[in-house]
Amino acid sequence: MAGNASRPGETVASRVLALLGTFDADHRALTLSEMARRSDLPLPTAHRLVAELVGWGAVTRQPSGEYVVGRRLWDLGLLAPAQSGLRQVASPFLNDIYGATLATVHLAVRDGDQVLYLDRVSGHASVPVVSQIGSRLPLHATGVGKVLLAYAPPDVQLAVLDRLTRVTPYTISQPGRLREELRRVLREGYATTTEEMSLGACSVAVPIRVADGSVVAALGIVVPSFKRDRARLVAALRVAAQGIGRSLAT
Amino acid sequence: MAGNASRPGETVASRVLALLGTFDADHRALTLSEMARRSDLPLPTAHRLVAELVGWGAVTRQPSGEYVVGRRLWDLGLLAPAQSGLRQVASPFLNDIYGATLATVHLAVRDGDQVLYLDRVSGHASVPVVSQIGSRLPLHATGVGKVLLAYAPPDVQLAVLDRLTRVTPYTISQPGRLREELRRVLREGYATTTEEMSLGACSVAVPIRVADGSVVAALGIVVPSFKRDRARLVAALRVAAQGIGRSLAT
DNA sequence: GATCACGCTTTCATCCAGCGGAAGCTGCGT
DNA sequence: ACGCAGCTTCCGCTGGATGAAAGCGTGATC
Repeated sequence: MAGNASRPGETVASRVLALLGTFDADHRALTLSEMARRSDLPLPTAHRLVAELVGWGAVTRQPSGEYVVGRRLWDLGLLAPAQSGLRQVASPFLNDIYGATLATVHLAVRDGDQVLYLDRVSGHASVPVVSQIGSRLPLHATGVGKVLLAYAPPDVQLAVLDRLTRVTPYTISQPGRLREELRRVLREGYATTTEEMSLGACSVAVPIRVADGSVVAALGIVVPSFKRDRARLVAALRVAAQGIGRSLAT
Repeated sequence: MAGNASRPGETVASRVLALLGTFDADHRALTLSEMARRSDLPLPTAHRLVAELVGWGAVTRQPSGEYVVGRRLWDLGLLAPAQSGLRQVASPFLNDIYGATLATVHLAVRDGDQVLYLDRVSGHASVPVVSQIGSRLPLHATGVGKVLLAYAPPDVQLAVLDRLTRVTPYTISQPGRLREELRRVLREGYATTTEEMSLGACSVAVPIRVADGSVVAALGIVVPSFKRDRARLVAALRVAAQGIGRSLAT
């Protein structure tokens, strides 16, 4: 590397990206020193590169002196087609369901061995939930997660079944019971949870399929309890999921 | 710059950013050659840098061979506090309004001399609108835009009044009339449009204020016509805007 | 099936842009 | 006034970045 004392295997590009990678959900605002420490770069180097990022708009400096992710990266992120494309066609359907039920509605995909929430519609009348857009949760403890897990390749299923974390007393933590549950999901075409992720919250979820039948995402709803209208919720979700799948075919 | 024949004023970091900048709303998927051409970089250089971006997850290569913005940038973008923070606290309020009206609800901020839409809630029963999350529209032709313009600094107002583009036959294109309209917005505390952005769509919008009274965003709703309940819409928007403002104070 | 066209990938000699230790600066708490 | 922590600037050294050129793969055209 250029310079008088640098480490091998690091390119300028990788350093720029390392600096961007210092931001995460728990570190939305960082000082220069923190960014340098977290990216393991000398402070002057970090200073120079961050200045370029600021110039471009990738990061912004707040009045306090801390750096945060900038508007330009927000713009760029919206262009990610896997996320935004799906979100865009699904959004009206989610809102339709929300408008009819006033319950929290989720759109999620599988990201490795976790659920990644792409969209959430939730009002003040809805049950409070932990999920946020962009957040990840375990596959086995949520409605959308169970759906995505049921249709996931066997190696992913095995990896997940191997270590089932317990979130609430009702979380399924025995591999046998979860395996059985997944078979039920495949047979019935929908998944349910009962306070397995957070107490007081139950959920129903269905798969979203594209033309060739493959499952690309899941659509779920969170309610205080199933009352007696679980069938109605499943039906509403199925109609929406079909609509989304058809819109994606284009 | 290192190398045997390069241009001044270009750093490696700026080239990486230039490559990311080749993506925009009209170019979500690009081939390597297109990225090189649009960023004005030699093809081998683009190739090397894009490979690093792919390795990090900033861009993804599709089966077709085209490059698209990757999931990691989508994640990063969600961390932008100015956008996501506001969105997060406002989202339940938007959904409340949507649930009550089933009309399109908008959350927007001013970005230079344009409206930047941060969030939109819209179902199939809503009036079709052109705005999308992340899209920008002229300030003078939309409800939220008029609000943001009315509370914008004088130099921005002058710049906008200078060149008023006409979008529909009903778009206000005379500086005098717009100036009068803005005075009315400040006096009444809300803005309206009547088919000024798209035919068949009317809108109402109110400012969102934080504790010190400054306007940080606008909240708007799009309806087929005002019918006779404009006052009710304004009242609902005001309640939500106050709620959002109070939540932001923390 | 040979040729052409186009776009992607790899190579490699050159050399200057990036490097980071050191020093200076700024603001703040004591 | 002093110390401290974090930010910013300086500057001589050097090895990583550069891009022309050549190689490759694929699909269209003759």
